[in-house]
Amino acid sequence: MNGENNCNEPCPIARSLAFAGDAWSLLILRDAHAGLTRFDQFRKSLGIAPTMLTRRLATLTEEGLLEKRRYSEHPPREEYLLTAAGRDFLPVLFMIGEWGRQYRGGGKLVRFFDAETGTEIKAVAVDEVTGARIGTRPIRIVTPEES
Amino acid sequence: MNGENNCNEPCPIARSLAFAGDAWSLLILRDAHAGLTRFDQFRKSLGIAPTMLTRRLATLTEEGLLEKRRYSEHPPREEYLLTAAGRDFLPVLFMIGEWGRQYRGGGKLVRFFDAETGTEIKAVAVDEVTGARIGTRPIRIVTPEES
DNA sequence: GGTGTTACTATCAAATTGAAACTAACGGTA
DNA sequence: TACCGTTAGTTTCAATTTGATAGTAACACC
Repeated sequence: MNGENNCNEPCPIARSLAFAGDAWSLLILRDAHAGLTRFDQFRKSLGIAPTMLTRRLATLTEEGLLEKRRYSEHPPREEYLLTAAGRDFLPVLFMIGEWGRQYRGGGKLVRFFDAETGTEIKAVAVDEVTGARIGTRPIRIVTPEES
Repeated sequence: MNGENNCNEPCPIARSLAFAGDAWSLLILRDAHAGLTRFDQFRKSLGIAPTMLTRRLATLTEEGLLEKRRYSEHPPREEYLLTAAGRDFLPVLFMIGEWGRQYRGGGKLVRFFDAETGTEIKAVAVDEVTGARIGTRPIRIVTPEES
């Protein structure tokens, strides 16, 4: 598509898609949330070609979702850690997962539990103001005037 | 990537990405939620090449997020409507939008309001069981045993 | 008969992706 | 010293996908 272009659009969804509109990036973020940090961990987990992985990690780093940290000077080795922006992407991943569970749910599935209560997590999106679930009420879309 | 392959993976995120792991599909779904139904509406809204649009609409239809409906016999004309699965994708779009608003939020942005209360919608993902916001508590991931 | 609308398909160059092999910089072992 | 293994990539190149442009089919309207 066109990453730079999207960032000037008024739609916040389009802006996010400048980098997240590709499956590899989302899977890398998923694995990063699962605790992976290193090149070869991602490569083995995803079965991704190293060229792709190099590029995706670079993009995610440039976009501020991951940060590179040197964990060894000799030999020089880097690992990739989630930034605050990267961590805040978790709700998106969970909602994507919920949809997948509901509509592509056959067979064995990974499951997520609240480590404190032990209950299985069921992610839902709500409007923080009204408390209503997203999609249960009519929405009014307001587009900014052209300047 | 590889759509078919992902559908056998145990991760519900990976399964969703079999079709949603591409920016055009998500933007088409966004526009469908905004009320667009016809080929040329999508084409003009997105500036997408017709070849791409044909393919993406076909995939989304096959995957069960859109359905084709004939709205004119002479000449034969089809429109694309959201299915239940397509409508249930709205929370994903909202969470993507929230992230974009937070981290790519400069300049003019489209805004969403609750049509009943008139308040601006702020989408957050919560665990329906505990009520806690996703990302605020430790998570335990349980992978199914290999069969 | 001519123009406009809608929903495409055809063609083809350019960009992206994926697979495989290779490299650099070490550390450990024999 | 020679050799192997690990990690984080790069190089190369074929195959696929994409994007832009033009064309088509089936009408409606004037």
